[in-house]
Amino acid sequence: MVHGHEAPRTSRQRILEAAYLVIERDGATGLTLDAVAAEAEVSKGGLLYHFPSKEALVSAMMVGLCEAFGAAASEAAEADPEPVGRTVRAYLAASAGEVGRSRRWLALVGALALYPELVDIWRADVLAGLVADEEEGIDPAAAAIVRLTADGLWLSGVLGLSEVVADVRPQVLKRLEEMSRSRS
Amino acid sequence: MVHGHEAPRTSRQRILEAAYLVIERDGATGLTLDAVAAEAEVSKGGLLYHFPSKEALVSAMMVGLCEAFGAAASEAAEADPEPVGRTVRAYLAASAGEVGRSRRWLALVGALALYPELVDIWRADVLAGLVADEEEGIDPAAAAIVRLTADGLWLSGVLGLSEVVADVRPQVLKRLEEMSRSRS
DNA sequence: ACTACTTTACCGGCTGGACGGTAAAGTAAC
DNA sequence: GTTACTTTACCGTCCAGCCGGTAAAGTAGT
Repeated sequence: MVHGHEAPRTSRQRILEAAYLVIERDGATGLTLDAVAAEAEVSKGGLLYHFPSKEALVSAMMVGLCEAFGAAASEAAEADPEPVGRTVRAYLAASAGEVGRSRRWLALVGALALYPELVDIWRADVLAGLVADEEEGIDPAAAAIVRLTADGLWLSGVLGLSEVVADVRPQVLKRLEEMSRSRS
Repeated sequence: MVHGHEAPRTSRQRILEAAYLVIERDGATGLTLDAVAAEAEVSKGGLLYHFPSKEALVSAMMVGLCEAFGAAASEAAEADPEPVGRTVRAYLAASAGEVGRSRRWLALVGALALYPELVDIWRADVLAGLVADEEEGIDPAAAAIVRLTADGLWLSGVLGLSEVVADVRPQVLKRLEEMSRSRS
């Protein structure tokens, strides 16, 4: 970490980043082992050394994105002084923020069609959020609506419908904020 | 058309139905021309006579689903005595109803990854809904939240996360109903 | 410090199967 | 005999995963 210290990126990291790049650029169907290997400047054999199958690669991508989302949410939660509904608001913030709007999701959802089991990674996170809500004593229905609306917003972004709802977006966000403060 | 009148289903219809069946059963990746042809008991050439490409087939599936959704929504709208927010409520009802929860969507979204342009079919419907809202004088933010939450609910179903939110579902629906009655 | 062996990391050609699509021939109704 | 529909047979491409090989970096016994 002294100066000049190039990222000592491992091959594995390089490959993962290349995979994100490829899927953003070429879509889910463009995500082939050859393409990723080329982008990462590794041979296909090398790629398969680090990720024994395509599914393993996609799984790692999924985990990576979920972690990034979780990190963004945690950050938002820590910065929030009000305990009630802190977790939902963090979820909302993360969804509305950079990670939530990343183009990476779009294609990755497409890739999910290939390996439906990978939704479980997601499911676990959703579950954890609901548990947190309950502990915070927030009105469960309100919390659910906030989360679901955030998901809907996310979806509209993924499907490229976000311009359609762009006008009301700020107001929606404000309303959800308010709802997140209602106790049960 | 006398009695006993089996569906005089055209080959085209048979093929479309077979396609839905296959995609429900085998997922987006299982939707191959061969599989659909086999299921419809037509030869592959026969299939391609009616749908000149796979994209044409998927497009027809998309249109069919959107029409079914639209029909369900229209029905709900007509049965609704209160004019304000009628369209949003219809949207909500359709989403929460049979068509909205159909497993067909699941895989079809996956197939969208193959032909991203097909989202436009969708987009048109979304736009039409927003226009209707405006004419009804409903609070736009409330309307948006209702719609987006419905989408979130739909998404949770598609991703198989619906059991997770099953408990709050009725309450959420009730709240949304209420919101749909707020004037602008 | 030299040798023998193992592990880690990586290369790249190959293959076998799947899949979208084509084309020509056949059938039957009108 | 022409139109509408259907079949059979085939082609070309793409791609995941496999596999034989290599080279450098440990590890350890002597």
